[in-house]
Amino acid sequence: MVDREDARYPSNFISNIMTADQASGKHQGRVKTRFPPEPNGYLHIGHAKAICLNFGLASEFGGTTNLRFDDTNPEKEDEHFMTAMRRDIEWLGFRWEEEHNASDYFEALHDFAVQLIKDGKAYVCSLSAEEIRSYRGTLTEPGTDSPYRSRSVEENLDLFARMRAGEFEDGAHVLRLKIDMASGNMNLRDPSIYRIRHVAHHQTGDAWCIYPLYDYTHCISDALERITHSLCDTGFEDHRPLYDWVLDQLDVPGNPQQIEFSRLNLQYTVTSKRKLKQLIDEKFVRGWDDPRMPTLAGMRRRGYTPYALRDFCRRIGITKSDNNVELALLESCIREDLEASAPRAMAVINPLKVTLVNFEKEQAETLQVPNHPKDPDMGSREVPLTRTLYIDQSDFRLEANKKYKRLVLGQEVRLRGAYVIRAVDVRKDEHGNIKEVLCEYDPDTLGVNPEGRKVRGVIHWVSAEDCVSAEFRRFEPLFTVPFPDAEETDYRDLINPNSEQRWQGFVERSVLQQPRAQRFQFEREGYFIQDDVDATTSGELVFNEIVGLKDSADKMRATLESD
RNA sequence: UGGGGUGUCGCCAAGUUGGUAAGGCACAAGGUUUUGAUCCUUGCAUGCGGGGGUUCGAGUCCCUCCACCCCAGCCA
Repeated sequence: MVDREDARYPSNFISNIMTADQASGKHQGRVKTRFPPEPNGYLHIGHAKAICLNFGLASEFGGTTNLRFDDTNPEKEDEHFMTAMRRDIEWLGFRWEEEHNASDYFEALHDFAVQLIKDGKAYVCSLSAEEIRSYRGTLTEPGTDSPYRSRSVEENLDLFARMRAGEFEDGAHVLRLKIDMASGNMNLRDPSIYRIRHVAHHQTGDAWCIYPLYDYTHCISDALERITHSLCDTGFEDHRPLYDWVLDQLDVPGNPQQIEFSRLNLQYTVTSKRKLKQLIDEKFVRGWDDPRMPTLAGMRRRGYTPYALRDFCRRIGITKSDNNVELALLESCIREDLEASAPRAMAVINPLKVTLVNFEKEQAETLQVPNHPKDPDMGSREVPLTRTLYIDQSDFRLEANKKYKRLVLGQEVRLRGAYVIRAVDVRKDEHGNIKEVLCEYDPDTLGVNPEGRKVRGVIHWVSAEDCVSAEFRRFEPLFTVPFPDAEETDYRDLINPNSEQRWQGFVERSVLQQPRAQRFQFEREGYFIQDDVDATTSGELVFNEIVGLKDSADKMRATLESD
């Protein structure tokens, strides 16, 4: 792959804030961000937007970024996801300054909670979950103070200590902040900040049986790490007053600012962890790294490049408005990268046998074919030409109008990198299906166009006598509608049954001389990469189509059918 | 009269103190081409959710209306 330097983010409202902050000397001119995933699933394209933003902007402003696993809910989390996330972030091309877990702060968080209790700003509430809900009121009606809201500091301290000591059952008590049960902002109606959970934590083992909640943990973690700009999605907009409230009560270093931007919505895909997991559990796909998944692991296996993904994240921009990005933009990014960096090769995905009747059996010729049409530095390769070949079935017709630029019975076409051939006859099977095309080649047309004749076009091919058989997997979106989440129908009923298509064909032998991870453009077909899982087990080559060539041929076919 | 947000071309999105609507994707039309790819050229918002107002001048200021999104986890 060509090594390219990333462009800067176009100006956006967050970079504008950072510019202004540095100008005014806020945070002493520092910029420090963090990427805080919860280790309960795999990172996906939506996370890529946040990763690129956090790491990209920090770097542009001379700052750094921390990786922080937001692991305050041991019931849903697992160390395995941390490993996968580190790998995905590194693959995307980013390096974090410090790695932390929110659980690293459990002791500090506990001490801050004790301080809040002493200050009369937190209390132990013994209402049940259902009771708390009903006391909370509704969106339009204020809540009611919990009967435990006026417990004494001493009693709260004692109860909280016993909560930590494991004296109570799960759910018996919670620690709550004392803010305002009548607030229009539900988040300020005495939010819970600690709950009792007698479960082991993947990092702290059984050291704790009380675990802090997100709103309380996140702002303090940010402050402890001296984060300056804490970026999150717009779903947390009305949590900001709580974020600020907590920090205002405590004597913590730094004063991080939470800034919200809208999450990515990509057409034809879902990104909720619940749904992605369901797709796997219910066998719609083969795993987190299935090439059709919008996970970074899936896109990596599919062959997407880190550069293309970063470019995509930059091109979609950063705002607070709802968006629905078209797949075409993502595809444009990957094509642009691969157009320049992928060596060309030929592969026949849906083979049709061709025999060059005037090509002697022992004549086998070795042609020298450039690896890139406009980059001589990519060199050339040897491609064998023999009496029998394969071309794609869609590249031959018994008859066709002049718009069809491929092989037609009785007419000429050029074999890419080789000679001009003329179809003189066909052989059919008992069902009348064409199983072989007999052609004559013109020995005077290697590297030169014939005199006085106009050849229809150029088609790709592969020697039938010297090639490698391979499976080709082509993909369509996982869903049949652009907004699977917005439909009335369950999204699982909107799954595209043709999301993966497998073809048995042939590829030129030269690909075997390239690294396993080499991305190719199979001319006139698309960009492909070897699947890094299946090929090794079956012994046969398996190629995943990364993205097809931009194809005005689709529309061409339509016009051809019409006349 | 719950709170918080957002509305600029089909999609994404620039638009600092009001000065006369960037760019990308998509699309269309030409040109080049031994990939119907790439590349090159050109086109694509008298208009900035609607309606008022202020102003010499408003996407940018004021008023008002409309639409859409988020919030009632002891999830994050």
